[in-house]
Amino acid sequence: MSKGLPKRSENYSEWYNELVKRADLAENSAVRGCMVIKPYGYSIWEKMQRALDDMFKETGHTNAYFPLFVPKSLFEAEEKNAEGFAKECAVVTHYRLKSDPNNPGKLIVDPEAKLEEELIVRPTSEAIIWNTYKNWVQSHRDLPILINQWANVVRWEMRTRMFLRTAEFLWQEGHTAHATEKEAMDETKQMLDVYATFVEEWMSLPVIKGFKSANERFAGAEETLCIEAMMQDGKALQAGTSHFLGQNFAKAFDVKFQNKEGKLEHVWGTSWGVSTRLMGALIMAHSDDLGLVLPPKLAPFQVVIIPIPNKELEPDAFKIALKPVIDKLKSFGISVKYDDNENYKPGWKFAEYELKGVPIRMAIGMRDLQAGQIEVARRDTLTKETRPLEGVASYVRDLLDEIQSAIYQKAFKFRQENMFKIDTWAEFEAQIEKGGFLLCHWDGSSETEEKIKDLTKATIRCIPLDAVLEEGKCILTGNPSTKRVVFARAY
RNA sequence: CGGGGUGUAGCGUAGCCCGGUAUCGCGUCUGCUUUGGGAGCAGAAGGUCGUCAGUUCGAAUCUGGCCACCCCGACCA
Repeated sequence: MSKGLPKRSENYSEWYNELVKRADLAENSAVRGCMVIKPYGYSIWEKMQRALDDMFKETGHTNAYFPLFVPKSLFEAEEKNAEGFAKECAVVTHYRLKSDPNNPGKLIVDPEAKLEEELIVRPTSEAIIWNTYKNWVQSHRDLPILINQWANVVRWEMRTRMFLRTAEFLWQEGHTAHATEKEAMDETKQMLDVYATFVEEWMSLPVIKGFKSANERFAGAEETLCIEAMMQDGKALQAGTSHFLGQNFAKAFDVKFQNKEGKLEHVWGTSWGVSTRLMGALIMAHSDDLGLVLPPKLAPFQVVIIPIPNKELEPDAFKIALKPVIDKLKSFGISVKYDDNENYKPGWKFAEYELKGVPIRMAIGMRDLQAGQIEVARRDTLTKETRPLEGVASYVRDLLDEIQSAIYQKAFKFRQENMFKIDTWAEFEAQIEKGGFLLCHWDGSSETEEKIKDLTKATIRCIPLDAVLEEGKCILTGNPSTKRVVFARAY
């Protein structure tokens, strides 16, 4: 392992790419745009999954699984949805290979094994799911349907980046069906809140909740709600979306129910998802030039203990002295790695665990051992202090909580310092180059948004739910506006 | 998909212009000494030079196709 990462200040995207690889989160694979998520990275994803899944269950959802493939005729049923995703679909056309008669040992696609109907590898599952719901819903008593699925999807992106945009990615997609518009809208908002809570409390990352503008809305949705987070380079990252689908999919797939009055109605739908992109957010939001900084709640292990060997000591001296501490930590539910591998020197381990973002490192040498103490170092602040072994476990437990909130506070402060109320176009153009979220008035038209995007690469990240009503003039056109929206360059 | 760049041992690289037995560092293996911030010494292993084709007596080097990755655009519900 060579020393040192690229500096964030010098090349942010190179820093990100290197960090993903060096911290053992993921690597590129033999397949274009598809990554291998390595064990250390996957452990973080599993912790995210666990927390989210618990939250979905608490809000009444259950998991199910639908097919990877969507017959083309189903895929095209909801026109806007189909059109929105058409350009990035992988399509299965054949079901068999055979030996190449002209090239021994090689295979060719058997031209006689052409599918009657092409299968689309799901870029999202609304089509196959709503087609299924059609058979599940007859009466208002069959509603609501509250289902989530953990799955992989494929979107054939032109340009990919590990975690942020890969051709295949892992996600969850919730798909719900309701009897009333209000119930569906409440569900849409509820799941946005679940996402916001998760990202803020588990990932220690503050988000802005809001509506997407029409330009940025999910294809096939009536309304898209989202949470937007700020990365350390001042760019925005969409961390999750929750869509109010209206009756669009119910109409496209003919999903009707008989209401209490005996009348037939189309059901109301929602869908919502977060993906492995959250990993990208986690990495970019907190990490520094030494490596990852992980919030304790998502770290694969929260504490690493490094004994510093000394020939004058009994080989098991550290293990014996530390056993009560480790047992105590484990009894608090804290995950601990005791690293007494003698192939690496302490300095190497310090650097390695900093790279991997382990929240707390404890180191103990002969001097400490004799004094009955241990060094406790925080990854987030890089500060160290020496604590008595007695009571150190509960100190560490509290410190983990403190780190969890300190990381949040740091990210929150950064975001506050990089959000600007902008009222003139000149200021807008100047500030967008420096990054950050620009709170501006906007006249509400797609044309204006498009023009601003062409001029500055900035898009409307969201129209905040808590936007204050105030008189103002559109940043570009000067037309009247009633509230500020968030403009930023985005991942 | 357009413009630019890169591809040589597990990783990072020199060599390429000007064709002739492949360089260095990290890592790995063995041994000894070490261990409080990426250890030292000694020895060793490890290569279809991205891939396919062409030119040539001879190709990492020249030519062309393809593939992958990186940067800048376009694209990204």
